Amino acid sequence: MTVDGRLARGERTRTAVLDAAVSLATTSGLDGLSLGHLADSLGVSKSGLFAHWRSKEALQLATIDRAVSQWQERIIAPALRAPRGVRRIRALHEARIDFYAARVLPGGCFFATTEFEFNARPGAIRDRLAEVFAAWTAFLERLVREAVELGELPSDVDVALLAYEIDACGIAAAMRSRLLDPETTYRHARLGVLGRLRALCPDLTLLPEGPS
Amino acid sequence: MTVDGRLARGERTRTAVLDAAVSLATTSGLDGLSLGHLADSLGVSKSGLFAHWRSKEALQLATIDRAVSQWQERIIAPALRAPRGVRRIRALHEARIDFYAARVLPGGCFFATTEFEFNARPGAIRDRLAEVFAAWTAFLERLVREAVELGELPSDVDVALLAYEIDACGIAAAMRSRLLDPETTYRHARLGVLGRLRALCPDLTLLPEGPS
DNA sequence: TAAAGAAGACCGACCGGTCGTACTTATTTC
DNA sequence: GAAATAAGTACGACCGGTCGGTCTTCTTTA
Repeated sequence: MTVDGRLARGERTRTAVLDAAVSLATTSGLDGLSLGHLADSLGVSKSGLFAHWRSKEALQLATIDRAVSQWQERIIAPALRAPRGVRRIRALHEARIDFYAARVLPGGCFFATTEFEFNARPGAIRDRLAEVFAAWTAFLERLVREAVELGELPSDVDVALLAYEIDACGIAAAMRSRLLDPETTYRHARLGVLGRLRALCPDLTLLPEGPS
Repeated sequence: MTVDGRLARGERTRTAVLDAAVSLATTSGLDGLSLGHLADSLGVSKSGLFAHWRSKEALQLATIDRAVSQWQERIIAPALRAPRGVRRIRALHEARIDFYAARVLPGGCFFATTEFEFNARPGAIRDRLAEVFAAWTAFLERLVREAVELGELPSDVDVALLAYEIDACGIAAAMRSRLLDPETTYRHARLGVLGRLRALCPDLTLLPEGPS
């Protein structure tokens, strides 16, 4: 964005390219992503992509950043509208499962797909993914810690462990929903976190059962 | 195997190829796996591979089956030596985390990597992976059901949900351990399942804390 | 008319796959 | 028992196609 709010030259184009790249990468992988196919899907020429990014790797890194923006808009922002504490934790998880269930991306989850693709391949992409994952984990743990500080969760709860368990339910949902029955998977993912929170939270009125 | 126990002609070779393919696929992906690199890593010629498998896809399917065999030998068989019930469930999960922690495969988990790679790509490979995943889920649920029937878990426990939560802890470990701190990840994965079982099992002597 | 950007031909590298050929091994035949 | 046969295995050379990336050309627009 420029200071007056208009899009910088070509920024609209870049965003459109990156949105398509995020979507395609969930099925073909970020590395299997073909620049020719990407250009064709947008009706532009392949060489034109190199006017915006100097190499495929530069485009891949920009694609990760774009996926982060989408994640913040679609999952984090809605959750932050819920009140702090266990309700916000649940809202975050529900928004995540809703995102998977809405089939926004054909491959389900950009980060899960990409992180498994690159977790054993040293390089700039892996490093960037590790940063993103670390930030996501820290955010989850912050939400859990806030719930503890509000007294909605016991003070002796293992913050990092609970955050791990919540994230695990989401990761598993991303994987299973494309190979096994999706509805059952989403139900398990939602009930897993809800049950975990209800087992720990003294005030069950904060966590009604059924659809959130 | 032939009737007298000797390996059939070339079966040793095939197994060696598939073992290398399983390992390489955890870093490059099952699709990104290059037959040229695979052949080079074994000191054989690429064209020789086509004497054993008619196409790359046939080799990929055989690679999946080989990974299943490894999984049965390394994770399922040891767990079946533990007594039925919650101890067997825990033993299975511990064997899985041990397998990841031992860095047997450079990419951590063949199935997690491959399932995320193919979960949005219709075809024979995706179908085979779905079968394997369904069988694994059924096995996990069977172990949970056995624990219920033995009275080690309450009769009103949601078998499928508990199996989901256990598997989720394992899946998340495979992903996080290559991007975040491995030791912390493995500890969370182990404690997550242990805590889940201890919260449900009336007889805590079956589930001692600390290293199993 | 000058500057800019997109288009598309083109490059070397690598991909999966084929082919003809030579070597190895087990079975058959004399 | 030796020779001949047949099948299985491995090899290097090579094919068409696709990849990421470059470069020249052409169109557009101010």
